[in-house]
Amino acid sequence: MGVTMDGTKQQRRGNTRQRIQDVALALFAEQGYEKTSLREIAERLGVTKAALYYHFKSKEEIIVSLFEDLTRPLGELVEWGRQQPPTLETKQEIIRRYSAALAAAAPLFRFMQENQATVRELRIGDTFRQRMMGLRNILIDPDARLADQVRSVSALFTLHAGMFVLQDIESDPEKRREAVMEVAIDLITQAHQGTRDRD
Amino acid sequence: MGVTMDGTKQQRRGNTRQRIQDVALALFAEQGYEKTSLREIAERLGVTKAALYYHFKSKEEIIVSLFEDLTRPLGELVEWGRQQPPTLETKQEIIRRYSAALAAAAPLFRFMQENQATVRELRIGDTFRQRMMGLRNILIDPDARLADQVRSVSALFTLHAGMFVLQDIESDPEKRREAVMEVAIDLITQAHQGTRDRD
Amino acid sequence: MGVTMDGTKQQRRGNTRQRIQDVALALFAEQGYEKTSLREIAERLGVTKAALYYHFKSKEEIIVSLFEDLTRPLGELVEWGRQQPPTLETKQEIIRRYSAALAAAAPLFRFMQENQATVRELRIGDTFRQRMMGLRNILIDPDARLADQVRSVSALFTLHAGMFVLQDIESDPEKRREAVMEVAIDLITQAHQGTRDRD
Amino acid sequence: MGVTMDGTKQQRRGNTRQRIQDVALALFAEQGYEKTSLREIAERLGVTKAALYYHFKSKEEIIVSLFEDLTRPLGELVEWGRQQPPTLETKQEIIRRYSAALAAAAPLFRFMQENQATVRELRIGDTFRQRMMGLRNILIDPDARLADQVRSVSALFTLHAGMFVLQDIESDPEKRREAVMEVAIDLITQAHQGTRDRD
DNA sequence: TATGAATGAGGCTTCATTCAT
DNA sequence: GATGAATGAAGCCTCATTCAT
Repeated sequence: MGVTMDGTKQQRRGNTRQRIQDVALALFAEQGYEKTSLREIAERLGVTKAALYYHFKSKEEIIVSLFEDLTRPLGELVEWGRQQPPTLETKQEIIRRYSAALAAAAPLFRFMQENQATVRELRIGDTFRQRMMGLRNILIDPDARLADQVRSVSALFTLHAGMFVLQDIESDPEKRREAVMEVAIDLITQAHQGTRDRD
Repeated sequence: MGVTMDGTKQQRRGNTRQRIQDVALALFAEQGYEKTSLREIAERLGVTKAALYYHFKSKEEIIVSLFEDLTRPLGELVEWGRQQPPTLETKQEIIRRYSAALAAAAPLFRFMQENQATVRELRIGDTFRQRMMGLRNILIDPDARLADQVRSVSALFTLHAGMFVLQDIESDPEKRREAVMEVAIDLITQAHQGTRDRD
Repeated sequence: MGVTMDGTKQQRRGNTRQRIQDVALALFAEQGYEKTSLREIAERLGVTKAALYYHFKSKEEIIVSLFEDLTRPLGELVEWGRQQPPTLETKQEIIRRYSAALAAAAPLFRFMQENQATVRELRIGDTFRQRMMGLRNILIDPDARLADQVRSVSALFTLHAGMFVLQDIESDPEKRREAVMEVAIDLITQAHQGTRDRD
Repeated sequence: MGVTMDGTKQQRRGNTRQRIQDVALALFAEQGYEKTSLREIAERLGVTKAALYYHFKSKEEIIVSLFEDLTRPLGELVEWGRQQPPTLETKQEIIRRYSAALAAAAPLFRFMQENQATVRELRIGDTFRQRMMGLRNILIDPDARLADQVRSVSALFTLHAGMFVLQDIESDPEKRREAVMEVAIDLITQAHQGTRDRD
């Protein structure tokens, strides 16, 4: 990511657009969208602000492009989930895949988590929310007890917590991931079982 | 100017400071801290920007004051928790009280949840994080299995989710609160039991 | 206009708004609207750009305010004209008063004449055009021969020409004004007579 | 890119230069010179900005070239006029020919009329002004009464008015042209007669 | 208790132009 | 005959802040 391949003075081939995205995401995630200025991004890249505008029409377009690129797996996951039978196995698999997607696009998710106020006003907000709700609808049985519905959502939230606030509880990321998965799977299972029990 | 003609609209009895805080919190929660300008706050109040500076030394001080006022219950909760024995009952009571604190200062918590990037850079960030960690340390048994530690944190997160993302799952706030509590209490209980089981 | 009353260091009382308008009009007339930057205006006044924004919401508002202030006499003229009987005397009086209005707001009219492309896109454009058409409708008899209608419009245009392109034909402004008036009055009279003749 | 697939849309036979001029003139006339950007011109043509620079050294050169191409007839008219005797017939013929020139290069004249502020700063300004003054000098008898000199100039202005502001008075362009010509010829004749009368 | 007037820094964006390919 | 990539200058505007009154 953003790593120079030959180590020399940053080859400016066709990769500037990519480099802008990388740097922007890093800064957005670190400081927030509004506090990150285009000047900062440009300076970090050793380019002029105007160069950014050759590649993106506006500041918002930078973040939208990031979002579109990095969020696709989530869309595909929803798509996939919709076509599966609503079994416990499916739900567990969704949790697993979602966790993987989260890990793969960690900086973006961190950004979205920490800048919800911003995201809400950007036109991305809606798309993202829709996808999350798609996911939720697959996990949740609308006839289930309310508490079990909460459990399903909680499973997702637990994964998020695992990415962003549990770093000081256990430093080994692998162990952390395992523990988090255990809880999430447990929650989704209880939610599913609860539903069954009533039958 | 400033003269009360009818006594209706102007209750300014020296409560301007309070009114500033109210309006500011509403706007911060709605649009985020950076996107809310002092001009906006002043306009909403029918005052001049300069007036804000009579009551607060800076923009940051406004939010810090809000934070200090609204977050005190959380501090007291931690204080209280520290003096209790680490029983299951204590933990459950903490969950209950935290939920109440959350409800009482909903806009502020919403703000903090949605503007983490900002909060992190403000000097409040630390205080808040410390309190949250205080809470966590009371709930968590450091010798517990990692998954059980995750469960404890998850309980807190579930309460948050209950405030902010479960509104479309069930519109009756009272039912929602009950269901959320059930899950959170359940999680904390499992976490505690898991710990005991190993003994 | 913009003249300091006491000669000392520009007294900054409540006249800054006025001074901005003066300087802006001068520059707009001299260089055109687009080529005049706010920086230039501010520098000429010994103020910051930001100060301009304390008095006007945008660059466009500066010109709109100028337009509104300076164009009022024209509106009143149209109003007056509408209430007079459509006699030759009325029309001649309109020509005379229009000429006076032109002289009184010469820089603005010069600006509008030389920046029509700009004016068209500003929201002022319409108002101005409407007033000019109001004037024309008073001068023109819709049943008159086309050539006589043209004469009426030509009378107005002659007045404009008198202000802006005849300066090198005769340097004494008073004589110039007289000659221009003679031709304009002559044109409007012919137009009126032509109409009568057909009766 | 640039490959003609069907031969329809692309007649690029080295006529790009011409196409640039056409588009530029259209845009300059519509929006003004300063408000028209090279990006806009390029986009409208389906070319890159850089392509414009292959054909013209600068933005100014585009307009200068337009001016030079389209204004030549005016130069020739002045040339021709200078060699004629200063009779009434000559003057009338000049009015006629000028009207024709105006019609032939309407967009350019419209542009010049509506962007005088810009034109003045471009180096074209002088040339154009000189030509107009040449024309005027042919029409005007320096010994004539001032009012008659004004009449001569007014005749030219009437032609301009005919092109640009009389469109709503009479929609049939042919009738309009006739009426305008009548008035202009009339004015120039009066101017000439006035001069003679004094003899 | 507040306002009116202003500032300095910095934000996003657009422009004409250049140059290697 | 034209493009892709970039630059430097400048534009308009907004913000938090100050201070005399």
